[in-house]
Amino acid sequence: MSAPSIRARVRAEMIGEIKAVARRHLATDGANLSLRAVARDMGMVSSAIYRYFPSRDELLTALILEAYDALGDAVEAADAAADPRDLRGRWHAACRAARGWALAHPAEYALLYGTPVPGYAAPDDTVGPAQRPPLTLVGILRDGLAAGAITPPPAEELPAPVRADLAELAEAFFPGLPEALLARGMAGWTQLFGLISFELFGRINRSMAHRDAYFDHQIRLMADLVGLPARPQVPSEE
Amino acid sequence: MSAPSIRARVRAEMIGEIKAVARRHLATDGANLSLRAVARDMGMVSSAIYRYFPSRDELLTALILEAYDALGDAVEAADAAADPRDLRGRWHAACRAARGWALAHPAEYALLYGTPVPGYAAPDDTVGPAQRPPLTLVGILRDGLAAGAITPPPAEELPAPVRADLAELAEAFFPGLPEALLARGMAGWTQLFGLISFELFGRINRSMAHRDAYFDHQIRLMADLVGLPARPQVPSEE
DNA sequence: CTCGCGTCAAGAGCAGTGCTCTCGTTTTCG
DNA sequence: CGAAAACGAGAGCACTGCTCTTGACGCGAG
Repeated sequence: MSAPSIRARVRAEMIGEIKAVARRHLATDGANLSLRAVARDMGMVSSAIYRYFPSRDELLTALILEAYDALGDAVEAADAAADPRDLRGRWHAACRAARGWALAHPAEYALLYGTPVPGYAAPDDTVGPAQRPPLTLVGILRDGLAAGAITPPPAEELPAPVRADLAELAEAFFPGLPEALLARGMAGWTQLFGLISFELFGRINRSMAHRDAYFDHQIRLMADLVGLPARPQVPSEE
Repeated sequence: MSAPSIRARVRAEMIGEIKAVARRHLATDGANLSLRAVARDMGMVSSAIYRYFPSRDELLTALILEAYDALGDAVEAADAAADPRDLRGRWHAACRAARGWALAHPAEYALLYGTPVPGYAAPDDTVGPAQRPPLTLVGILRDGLAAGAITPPPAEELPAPVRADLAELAEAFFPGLPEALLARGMAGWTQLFGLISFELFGRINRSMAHRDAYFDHQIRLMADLVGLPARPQVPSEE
């Protein structure tokens, strides 16, 4: 006997279908998701949606959560698929995975990293999934440090208050990680986000024809900055 | 005799006041600007606004243009106020000016660099003002190169197609600038945008208490990456 | 000075939005 | 089996951008 009743199962299916239709609308119509349009597409009346989601914002939150997880999955999977000792390979794979997901799901990426919706406040359960991509990047640095392939930058380059903030952050996620290395990891994450956003929001399209290669080059620059060693084999690939 | 008639003058004043009220609404209510609310604030009826702006998007475009120019002014003025030979000083001043303007006008910054409005396509007359901040940053690099303070990175580090794109770009704005140096300037600009966006869109607030110092440090890292020489005097300031 | 053109603000109206409430119907569970 | 919960539909509210019409006003030409 299935513990969830028939009603609970059809309810779960409804929630899933609403999210699917909403995601489709998001992809075509942009960020201004219309509850009524979603309801229409499902042959329902708008008020019926409220049986499943208490408000439009809650629907958006559900989509945001799923998007964070999808992006996190993509980045972590790309990192895990690479040779663990090939730090640059992992770095590039993770960054490319993030860009690839963003290009494949531009509307959802905009939902995550675009302008915050005016009245909308991200609930606390989004912060965990949101941290997965940067944690993946910094994790590569931690592994490199543990393997002796990365020499940590001197902590003296950090102003004291920044160092304190970073120490607290490192304590929570990567105990023992040098603060200056964490700062560089965050620089890499910031750059990755900026690159993807520029490309997706159309600030680079006019001037750059070969965007894949441009992205790779910029990621390479950041890999240099964070101190990743050169790859043992030939660096050229696709 | 004033060439513009009384009617033309009051019309110009009306346009200015509408923009001012709209900017105020933008600052308080976020990106979803309501034409009717603006009209209400001016004691007018919504349809009257259409005498001055053919649509809401046109009003937004006007605000965007002004915002681009304000940001460009701030960045260029900060660069111009610094000692021309103090490359790092200019770099930091320009970056700080961009961040300062963004923090002072978050809604307008979001309008410029946030999610593009779904139906909205940026008209061509926005691309010029939009390029002023990055051109300022790259201009600092060009001056450093001319003064012999910056050694250009080897062009071989660039993939051929990227180099071609960058060469075309450099030809248009900084003839003779090495492509690899331009790429680093764009990296700096991307990082600056990413830093400001992260801070403004609330992705850094939870973990970073001293945001001014954090920003300065990250900007310093990028100044290292682009190859700016160390400052002659003591680097601490403020 | 006057007439007519062009500009202006106002109002009604249309189609759309998020959301609430009520009303029968259906399913679930004690 | 009957009470309770969940469900879909519909009406309605306040709001949005935008269009069209109407009447009043300024302004320059005759």
